[in-house]
Amino acid sequence: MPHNGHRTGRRNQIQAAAEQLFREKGYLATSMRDIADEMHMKGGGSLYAHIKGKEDLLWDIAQEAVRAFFSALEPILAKDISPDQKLREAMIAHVLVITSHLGATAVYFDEWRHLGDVRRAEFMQHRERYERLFQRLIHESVESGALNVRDERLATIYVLGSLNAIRRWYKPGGRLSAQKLAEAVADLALNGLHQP
Amino acid sequence: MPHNGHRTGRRNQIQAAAEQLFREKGYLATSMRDIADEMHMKGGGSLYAHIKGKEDLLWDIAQEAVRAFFSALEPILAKDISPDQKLREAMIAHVLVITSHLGATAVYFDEWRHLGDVRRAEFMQHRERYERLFQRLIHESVESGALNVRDERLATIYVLGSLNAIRRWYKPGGRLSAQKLAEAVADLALNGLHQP
DNA sequence: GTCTATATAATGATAGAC
DNA sequence: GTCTATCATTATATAGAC
Repeated sequence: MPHNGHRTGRRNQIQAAAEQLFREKGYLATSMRDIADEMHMKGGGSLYAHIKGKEDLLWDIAQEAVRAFFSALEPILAKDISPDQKLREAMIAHVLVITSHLGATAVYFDEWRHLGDVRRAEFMQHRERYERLFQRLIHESVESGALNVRDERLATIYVLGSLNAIRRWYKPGGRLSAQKLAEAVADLALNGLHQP
Repeated sequence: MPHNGHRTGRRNQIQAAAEQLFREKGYLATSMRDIADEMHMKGGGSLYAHIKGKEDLLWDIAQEAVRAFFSALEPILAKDISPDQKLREAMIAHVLVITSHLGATAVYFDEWRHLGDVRRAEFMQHRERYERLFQRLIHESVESGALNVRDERLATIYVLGSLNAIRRWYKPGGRLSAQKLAEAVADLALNGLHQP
């Protein structure tokens, strides 16, 4: 019983192939035949035994990225540590989600605009909710006296933008481990918030 | 005499329309008919009296962005001020190029990958050359003792990535002027480089 | 320079044999 | 589930009238 909500092994392979192609070439530049090629299928038609359409792939990948970001953030928010410690851990976790989900986060950052209107609106709500959680961490860090920023909204946008940039140049297997890189980038962004 | 290197007024209007559409919808999602609509023409065919093809528009816009970035940076490099002063001015100028060329810089950051192989390679060389100029400014700032970073390469990538993020959320006519915003973002990024 | 009509290619998706 | 063949649509680009 295909495309009824169940997720077969084959279906996940297709989604993984789509992720990589969407990241490399972009959603619109990736044809169903491209995805079929990656699956060693001989024509795009075979894919429709597993999915309802191309946009469903985009949607599922976007949702996977949303899940990954929230799954990384929520346990940190629940910890019993100071707000600024939470903020630093959240920033590191955010970068690690990107480095470990390069395909899905490419959709999360760039390709989501090709979703249909309804899904795009729902997706944007998730992104905004995630952003507010970060802004709250910054707000609480300021209240606790650990952080001193003039404009909390600007600080939030700046921090997330700075962290997100890593997806443009990170390549697995580089001289720095993902963990070390995440810490380095998070500290660069965090230091920026400590005004001299 | 159309598309022979000369730039008529009409041709510039087309390029401006294409810039805006490429930014809003992306290069592939923008059809020649979309551009013609924006020009109040009744069919995509009329455009070909002014341009050779769609990719030429992308190329010219990419070159315009390259020119804008170098034109902003070079006079700062030629100034008789300290390296760290140059760096700060260069960062502010970089942000101002983005905020004042949102369409062209959208191509510079996102849509350039749809260029053909030859042009894409040439474009990447320009980008790398620009990045090296920034890295040199950071290197000289470290040498002069004004800056203290552990990893100059990482610092360069981080700073440019942080500045570039502004293009995702900047909207003209907001509560902060572009100049004030550029200074605020540049200082956030610059503070990050001053390790505690 | 713009219009209309059209050539050509590629795309997402479907149908039916196996 | 995968294959082949194919449909309908849309895209870039061209040709020729005005």
